Amino acid sequence: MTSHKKILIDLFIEHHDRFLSIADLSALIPLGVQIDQTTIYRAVQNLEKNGLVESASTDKGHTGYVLRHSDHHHHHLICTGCGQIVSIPCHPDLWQDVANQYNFQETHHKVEIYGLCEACQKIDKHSSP
Amino acid sequence: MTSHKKILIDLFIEHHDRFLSIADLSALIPLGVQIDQTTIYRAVQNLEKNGLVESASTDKGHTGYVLRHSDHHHHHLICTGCGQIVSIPCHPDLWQDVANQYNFQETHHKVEIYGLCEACQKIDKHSSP
DNA sequence: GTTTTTGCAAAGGTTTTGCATCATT
DNA sequence: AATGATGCAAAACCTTTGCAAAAAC
Repeated sequence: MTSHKKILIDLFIEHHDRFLSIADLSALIPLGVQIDQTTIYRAVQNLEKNGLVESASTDKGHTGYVLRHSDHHHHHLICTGCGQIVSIPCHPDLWQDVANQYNFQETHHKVEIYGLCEACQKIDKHSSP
Repeated sequence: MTSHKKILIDLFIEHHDRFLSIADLSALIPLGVQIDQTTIYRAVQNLEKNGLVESASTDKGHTGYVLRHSDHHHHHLICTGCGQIVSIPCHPDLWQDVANQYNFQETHHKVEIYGLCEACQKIDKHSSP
């Protein structure tokens, strides 16, 4: 465990409710500390390999990373207003059933739901004409 | 409609059951014909804009394109063995309900199911010890 | 003849790699 | 000393853009 890696983990903990891109991480590094972009890439790959963070491709195809809080497979609700993400449980049977209907044997799946969280719905209403 | 664009559309029709990347398209262009990579990018963007093809990010985060056969929103079953894709209907209520449980207002979602098609399951069994 | 498409070259952005240096054990 | 982490530079990739030539209408 190096100090740089610790800084990155702290960033993930602090922002455990959003996807952080490499650029995000780079921008969030505290003043006075310099971490090379290459180092961030390597550290994040390392964290992902060790299961501390998980990756997902965001709305526009960019890659984001977020702290893994659970060993259980789950999906994400992503607020397109504020970027907040909420983990939601997965119901594996559902996907297996769907796949079986087409004679497929399901191995894994990707599910992401985008929308507006409660707070952003209100903001949205206020800004509407 | 130009001859180059026609060639690309023909490729999409011929391989309507797989995701084609830009590189795939480039490789599939008939012998004797040369189409610049830039042209492929631009043509595919054009086809997507006009709703003839749709894009999706594959298993490993790469972008693939496939012919759009339906105006209805749907999802994909993707065989990790042979690459075959099968479109499956979407049940929008399901996602809205899930989102509502967390006080989210669903706007859109991404669902992709990976597995083995019937044929590849058999191959898989044969090759197993 | 006007508009659109094409190829080429170049640039932009993101991610990876090689290598020498530095830190940690 | 040995291993792993870091910074720097460069490369590899993928995608986009500018511009002049070619093709389509």
